[in-house]
Amino acid sequence: MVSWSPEGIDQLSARLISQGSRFARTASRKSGEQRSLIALRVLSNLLQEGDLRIGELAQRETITQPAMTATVNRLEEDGLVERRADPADARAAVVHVTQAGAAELEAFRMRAAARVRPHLERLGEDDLAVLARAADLLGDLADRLNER
Amino acid sequence: MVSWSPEGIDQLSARLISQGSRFARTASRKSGEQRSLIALRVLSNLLQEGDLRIGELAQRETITQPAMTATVNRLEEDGLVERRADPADARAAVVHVTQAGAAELEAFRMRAAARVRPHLERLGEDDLAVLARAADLLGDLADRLNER
DNA sequence: CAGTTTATATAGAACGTGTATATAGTTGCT
DNA sequence: AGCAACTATATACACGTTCTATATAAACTG
Repeated sequence: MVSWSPEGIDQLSARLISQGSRFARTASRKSGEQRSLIALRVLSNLLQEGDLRIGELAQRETITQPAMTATVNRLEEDGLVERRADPADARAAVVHVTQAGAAELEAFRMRAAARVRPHLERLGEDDLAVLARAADLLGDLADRLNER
Repeated sequence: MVSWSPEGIDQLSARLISQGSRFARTASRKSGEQRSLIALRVLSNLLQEGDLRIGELAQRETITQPAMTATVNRLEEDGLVERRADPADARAAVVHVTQAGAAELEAFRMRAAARVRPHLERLGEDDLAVLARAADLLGDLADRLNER
């Protein structure tokens, strides 16, 4: 194993961004997905964490608050989420996933999995482990990049 | 090491898409990037492979030909690429990166690296190796998804 | 050489996203 | 209590992104 030079680390950054985005876009498109990846991530966040505010969602996904308002509007028009009054703060509304929203996310996951599965199945256990660990690491890295 | 159930593999697909897209978007935005990741990938493809046709670029990046025409138009307006006649086929034009285009890609890579480096530096060699291997695997997976 | 196919461009529509600003509600200080 | 500053969300506007459908021009085919 080569030890990591600063240049190696910097190349790795660019490759992760480039390949990560291409893979995500390709897998989503080829699964016939209509909705944006942000919209799907919003549903996923809400299911995992419970109701969240617009601002909180925007911050997590690194888009501006107006962009998140628009995303939530579209999801609400399609009945996938609801706005609910926040009892603690009348300025705020919390976003709540509906059953239809949960179903739509699940449907996406199944379509995506069906499309990607054949290719993952060809990989060895070691490569699958690499990808599983990488998914966690990428999530952590995104969190840290978001912090400041 | 757990052996991989079908469900585990399917979950992995969804996680890779979700985390991959979030990481790429976050890293790009937080680096103050203006240009789309697709535009950057176009520059990268051209530098790596030499001049390519619009249609070829569209196929590689899994967007439609009109969308790629628009992307190339914007890059051309900014002087980052040029259209050149394809001597072998007068219908087609090949896209060629200019020096300014190469410089812009390099600048993006430096900005992104500077932003991500501190977080990568905290990782151990094993995790860096995981990420490096994962970048390759994601690239291969995207290629394979693209094939059919 | 006429008909079909291919490569790119254009038109039109909807979504995604940013900046700037408006509106309404909350908090802190006196 | 009252006012100033702050905060959460919404709205307005502009531009980029991406799709489908179609037009245009060139190449291939029999």
